[in-house]
Amino acid sequence: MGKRPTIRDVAQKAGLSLSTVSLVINDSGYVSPETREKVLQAIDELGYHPSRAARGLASKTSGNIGFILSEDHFSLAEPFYTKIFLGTEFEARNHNYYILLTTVGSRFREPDNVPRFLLERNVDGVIIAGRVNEKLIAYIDRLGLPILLVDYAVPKKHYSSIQMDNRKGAHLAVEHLISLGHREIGFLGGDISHPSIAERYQAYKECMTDHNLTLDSRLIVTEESGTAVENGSNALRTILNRGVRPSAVFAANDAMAIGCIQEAKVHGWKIPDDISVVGFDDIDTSAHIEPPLTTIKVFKEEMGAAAVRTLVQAVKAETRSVMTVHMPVELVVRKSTTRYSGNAAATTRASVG
Amino acid sequence: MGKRPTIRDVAQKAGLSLSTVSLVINDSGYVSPETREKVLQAIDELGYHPSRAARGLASKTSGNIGFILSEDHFSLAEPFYTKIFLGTEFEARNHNYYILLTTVGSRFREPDNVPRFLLERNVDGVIIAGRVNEKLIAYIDRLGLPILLVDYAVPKKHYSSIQMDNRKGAHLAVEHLISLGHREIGFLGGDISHPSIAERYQAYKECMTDHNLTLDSRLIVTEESGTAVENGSNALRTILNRGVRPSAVFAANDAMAIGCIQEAKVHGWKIPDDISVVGFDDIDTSAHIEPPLTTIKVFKEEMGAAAVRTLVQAVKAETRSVMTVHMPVELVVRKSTTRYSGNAAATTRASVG
DNA sequence: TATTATTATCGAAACGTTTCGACATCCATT
DNA sequence: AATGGATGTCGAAACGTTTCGATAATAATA
Repeated sequence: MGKRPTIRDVAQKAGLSLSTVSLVINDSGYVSPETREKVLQAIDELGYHPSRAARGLASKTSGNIGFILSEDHFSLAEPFYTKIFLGTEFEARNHNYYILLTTVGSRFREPDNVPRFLLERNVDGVIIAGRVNEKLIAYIDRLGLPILLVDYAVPKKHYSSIQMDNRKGAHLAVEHLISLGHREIGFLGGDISHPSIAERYQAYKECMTDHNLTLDSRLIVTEESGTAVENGSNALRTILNRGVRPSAVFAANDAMAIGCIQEAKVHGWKIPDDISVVGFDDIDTSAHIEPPLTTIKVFKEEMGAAAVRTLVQAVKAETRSVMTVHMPVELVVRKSTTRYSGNAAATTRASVG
Repeated sequence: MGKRPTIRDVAQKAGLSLSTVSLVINDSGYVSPETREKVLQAIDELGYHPSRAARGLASKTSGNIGFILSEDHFSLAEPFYTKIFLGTEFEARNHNYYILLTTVGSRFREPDNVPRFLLERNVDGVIIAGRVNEKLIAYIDRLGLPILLVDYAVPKKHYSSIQMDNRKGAHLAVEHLISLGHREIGFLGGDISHPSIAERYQAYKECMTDHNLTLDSRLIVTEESGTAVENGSNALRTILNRGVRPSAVFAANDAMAIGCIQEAKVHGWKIPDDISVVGFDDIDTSAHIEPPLTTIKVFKEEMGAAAVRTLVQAVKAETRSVMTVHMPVELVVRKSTTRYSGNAAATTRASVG
């Protein structure tokens, strides 16, 4: 445990000044090839590595990226944002950054609800996943830190963001059902105030009318308070209580789709024969439930990785430009959807009323 | 964006020296109640918060905990260690630490394979999950950093660790099968060189002989190279190729149990009627596969949380004592196991040969 | 009463970098 | 021959804390 070498030791060994060594380390400024070589050699021989703390103090830079998630999104069970987070962890490695995670409540008051890494100036930029209090975002903005939103957008303000293609995804989902012959297609929305859910809802409506299908409001549920499994169950029950019965439903996310399937099973229905269900997100369990869920695949880890790449770019750049990245989505057809068969639906429908 | 206040501003405002303010902030040393109050007030009025970097430089402390994971364990698909990691992230918040994640390969050579946070003195302690190269562990030890192992143990060396109760779990699993009347119980081991898997294997053998059941080596597979889904499929195939057929198997983890079930389905078997399967870990998907898997539940997030608690204790303590925490496990009975029925097994057995 | 502990505060020296301005050299331009 | 822009190196001043030893006052002990 002999003391570790400092930049001073390197300078001495190379017969140069501190500043020159620093220039080599950060390769900034002018350094002749021979000098650089001498420094590199000294560094190598001493096994020198700069101290993060000293560096941070002098350069006002931390080498960290903050990741902010709302508490409700970060139940450990929530697989969606967790995947995004893990995606950032991976990509951060490639850029020599570390990720500092924090969760925040829906309320925001200074300074109690300010993430510690902001107060301590311990991050060079911030990734925000999902919806968080706008005042917090504004606060970070005022700090002059680059901000990157993932799966969220602040109305009337422009921040860089990674978005998934919600419209495309919803179109793929609904058109898949239509191509299977379905016409009475329900929509299970959950918390429609979230921008992503709202986009999916819009696209669903567009897609229906584009195909000359009537929008039956009785088949649409947007008043659920959340987008969890139980909201999916509730939503299907709501529709049935209205005395109608879709032959297929598009759920705003997989969790709700799963809830919907559970509820359908309670009624003794066979899936997909009695009702086709398509979700959105493609979370892990979706592939393993019975029947495996047809859904829109979202590249969650990729979104996290893209977030880091984009943010790092912003951190390093002198100019603060706004960029939006749209991640593609894919339709994954599994076993929860099938061709519309008027008969089956009709018979079962009879047994419902 | 006026400059943020420093400790100097606080001292000035309170009419005290820097050092006194520092004493208050860290509440160390002697400070009179009135002085403390004055400082606190000044801090509040200025909205002061100490800078992590400056603090780190002066105190040789980072406020971070390193989390090291072997690369093979950290495919994003690997749900087990991922959960442990997320558990640490949560608990770290409660102790005002941040987690710095890194993955390492199986080889270790200085300095190329030394995690960056170690070189940069950017962590106050290290959590190591699963098996990593022993030389790396020794290296960290030499650095004088507290180490905490999760689900791993270095032979002949003592490090603090969080262990799950592998023996108990295996006993619960095997006794469950025995209580259902099974006698020809196979074991799918995978990579037996991992301490946890080895323990489960030992306990399986003990449990069998304790109940006067013969250990049939043809029903035991320990030569698979890994513990992934495909290893489970392979293992069952291996057993069948030996011309025998267990009525139940205990797989060393859920991934292999799932592979085993998949393979059984390929043979047209019904589960649990034609073969009972019990796993270990209780990963998320286990509850959702068909049939839902009977398994040993491991409290993964809790292990991560315990790891942080224990490590933080070690970081703060002056003495370096070794502690081992054993996390309990639970048997979760779902649908992949059922009572032994000699008939069913016999008939199907006939159709195999 | 003299001596020693305890309590309270302070000044100054680290901690290990980056960065800015100064200076010197060299080469190309006028 | 004088001027000026690149190029290369350096010294010194930050950056914002903690911590150590010194000093002083007060309380406890002999």
